[in-house]
Amino acid sequence: MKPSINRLKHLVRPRIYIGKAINIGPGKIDLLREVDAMRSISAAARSLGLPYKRAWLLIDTLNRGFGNPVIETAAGGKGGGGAVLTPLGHQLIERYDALEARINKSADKELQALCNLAGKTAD
Amino acid sequence: MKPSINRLKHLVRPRIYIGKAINIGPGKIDLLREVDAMRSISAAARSLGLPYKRAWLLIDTLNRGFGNPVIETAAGGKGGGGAVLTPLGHQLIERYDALEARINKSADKELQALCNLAGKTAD
DNA sequence: TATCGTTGTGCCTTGTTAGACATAACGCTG
DNA sequence: CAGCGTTATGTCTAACAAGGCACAACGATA
Repeated sequence: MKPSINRLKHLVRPRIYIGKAINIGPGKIDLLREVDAMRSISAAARSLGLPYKRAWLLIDTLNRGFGNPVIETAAGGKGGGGAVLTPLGHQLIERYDALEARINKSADKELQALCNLAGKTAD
Repeated sequence: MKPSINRLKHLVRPRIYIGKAINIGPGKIDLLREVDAMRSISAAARSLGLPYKRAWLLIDTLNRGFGNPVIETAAGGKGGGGAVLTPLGHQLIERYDALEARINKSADKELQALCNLAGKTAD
């Protein structure tokens, strides 16, 4: 089996609002990543434990938000069909990861201060 | 009149999860800020256009999450009563602002890239 | 051609959330 | 002491989101 997804945990998983049509958060990004690994929407949904319909809806939202498709799908054929990320989809993941990494790196100090205020450890 | 609230717009308004009892986002912070300016929960709620009950609930969630009160309230008395931020409340705002500023400053480049992907301007 | 596992939709039910409304307690003020 | 504007709380309902189920279309494969 493929190692699928294995990433380090971040404290901050940003949600970005662009205009009023697009909002990108950890859920959609994780889903894209899983689709990329599985080459299938339904397989990705199963893997993430969410219903196919919801997965499809999330992706459809992205497609319509950007005006261009984030994944390309095929119904029927080998294995019943499948889904592949478009270049836009790959770039989206890439950019989000870069943003997330930079945020977590630079925000670490203030984050710790916030946790101290709460008297708890973040998990 | 007091200048109330007048802050520069940030693209990223982070929501931080600390443990499982605390989650802090732009809504609660803005509310705290308004309570601080108005010295009243109900006035702050009116100003932000949300029902009193919701405002109170948000604050109560913070109070219980932190184990210590974020604001101090008084029912009855001059003007019917009022609410004042505790030192913890002030620190919370301060820390959140610092985090937000740092995030937005350091993430600007990736953010622009994301907006370019969308072919839109963030607003 | 029958089968299979996908994608893509629709419908209905349920669960959660948000809001409206009502009301009590409180303590200055006139 | 009556009035006022708060804080604080309960209840009820409407709106919305989530999930479940069903099913058609598709195209390689056997």
